[in-house]
Amino acid sequence: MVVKTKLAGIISLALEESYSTQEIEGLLETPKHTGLGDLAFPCFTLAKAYKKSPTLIAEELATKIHGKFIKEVRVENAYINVFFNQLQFAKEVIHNVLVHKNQYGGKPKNGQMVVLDFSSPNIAKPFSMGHLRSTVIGNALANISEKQGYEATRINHLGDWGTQFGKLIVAYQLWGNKEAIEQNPIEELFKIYVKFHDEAVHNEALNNQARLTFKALEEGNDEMLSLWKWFRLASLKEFEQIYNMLGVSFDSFSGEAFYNDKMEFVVEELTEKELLEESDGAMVVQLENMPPCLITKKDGATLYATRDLAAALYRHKMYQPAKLFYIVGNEQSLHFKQLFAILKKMGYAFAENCEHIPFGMMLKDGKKMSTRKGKVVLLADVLKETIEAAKNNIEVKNPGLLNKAAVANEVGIGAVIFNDLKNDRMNDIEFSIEKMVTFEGETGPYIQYTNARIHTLLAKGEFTLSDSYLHYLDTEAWEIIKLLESFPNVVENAFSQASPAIIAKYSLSLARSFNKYYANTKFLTGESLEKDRLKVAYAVSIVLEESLRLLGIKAPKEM
RNA sequence: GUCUCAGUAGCUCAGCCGGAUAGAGCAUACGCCUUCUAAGCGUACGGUCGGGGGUUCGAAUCCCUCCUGGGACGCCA
Repeated sequence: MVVKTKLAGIISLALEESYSTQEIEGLLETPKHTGLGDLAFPCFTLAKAYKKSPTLIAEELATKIHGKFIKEVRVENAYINVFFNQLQFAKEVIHNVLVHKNQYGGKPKNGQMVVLDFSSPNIAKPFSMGHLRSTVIGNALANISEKQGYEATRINHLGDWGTQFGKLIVAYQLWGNKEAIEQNPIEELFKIYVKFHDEAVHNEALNNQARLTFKALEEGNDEMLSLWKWFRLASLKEFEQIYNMLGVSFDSFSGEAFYNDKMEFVVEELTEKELLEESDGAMVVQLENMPPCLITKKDGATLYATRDLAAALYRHKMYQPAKLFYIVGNEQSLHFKQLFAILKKMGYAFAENCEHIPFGMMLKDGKKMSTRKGKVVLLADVLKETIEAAKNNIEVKNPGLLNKAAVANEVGIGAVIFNDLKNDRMNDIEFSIEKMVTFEGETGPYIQYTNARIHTLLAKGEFTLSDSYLHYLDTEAWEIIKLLESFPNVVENAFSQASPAIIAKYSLSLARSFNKYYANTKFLTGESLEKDRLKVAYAVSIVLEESLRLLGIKAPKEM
């Protein structure tokens, strides 16, 4: 906040610059209660240097604090509490928001690139609730990066290669039904895949056959390859439906198969740089303060880490990103620590730009949701349910609404996304459909509803933006102004901490703060004040919509 | 065993780069729609900030230690 710097400057000057503006700014804090002012300066730190009681310092210093934007300075114990001139301050903030509209809170393009690796589901496996987290966190971080001036490249690192395809092809040859798969690719493929596992338990020959089949696939056997291509395409088509619903898109779907022919160079390079060591027949890289990382198996086949090394090198060459984010569950923290450490050992400075963005698990009954039969909760099913719940709500609360189906989609899906993003990403989330169909309290629909009501107000008040300056401000709206002012800072924090939750929490405070104001204030009075009140409301809606957009959530104008 | 994440109100969580009476939502109870969408607003109830040490004028926040739970730890990804 600019005002904070200004105040710090004034205090620094009053102290004859024995403390720099920057130092003072670091000490300034926002009081916990509004009654204590808008900014506070605690004098404890000065007490030592000046060998005086902090209270005395506060009293002396307070007399020297003046400024156009300062309405009042009060001393409370060792605190100097500063109250702003609210209208003056609000005028600047509202003007800023109304002029920049959805650009407010953003930064100009910086010419740098952020590459984000997220979502990454496995081909021929259901898109479960477990995949939701990476998808929505990654998408939000991409949006936030763009808001911060970066160009974002969204990569879906598909799980489209590996021994499971040997199993899948064998299963298809044994029990596959072409028509059924074309109708319902993932469900059918997954069904025969599960069947394969069940059978393989007491039939070791199946596993051998799968191994041979995968080998044939790797060697480019036409029949195998065309089956693989078919499975991949059919799955991808189904994933696309989900991504469309979530409003997520990607710049690349280059997954594991894509790096298949790029791994031998990694192994060569590691060998050249003398980083590989033999251990029990496998090749590993020894690392400091962590377990060694396996690069090739006994039989010479490559592994997860090898593939990710190849991917990192490729992405670096291809995109030259300023940052490379991996939005992957926290159970893979060690893997990424090892990955980055190896890159560093290989002499790549860009290892510093790589960052694992971990997140907690989606739990069911306190346990990890397994992909095994029966226990999977399909994202599509959950979305269907929340959309249905939204539809029911509309029928009860706003039966005259025009485009019910579209709005129900936006609300139902928004509820699911918000439910995921509102908590710190490191927390585990207990899956609860009941919670997701609840649209009251700290939920996505709450924010959407607040925004929709503002649009009704603006429409009924026939609001048009003639000039962007405020001439009047209700004292009840003061909290709103301060929140609006902090938005650019909030976005910045969300980016630097890679935390969409910061935006989500912020949007809740802003909506709550507006609802409080709305409940106690009559807007459409026909008085001259009406226009100023609507300006504030409009500004709130701009920032709410932009917050939702960053999170990947739609903002219907009516609901 | 080693590493890592977490432990704050009955439940779900903010706050954690140290500061003034620890904040929300849900649940419970009671209020508020002849007037802008009640998917809202208000009031009440609710806390040894996992335990114990330490650093500091000041600790939910930093350090140490212990307890509890999750996860990872060589041939899956």
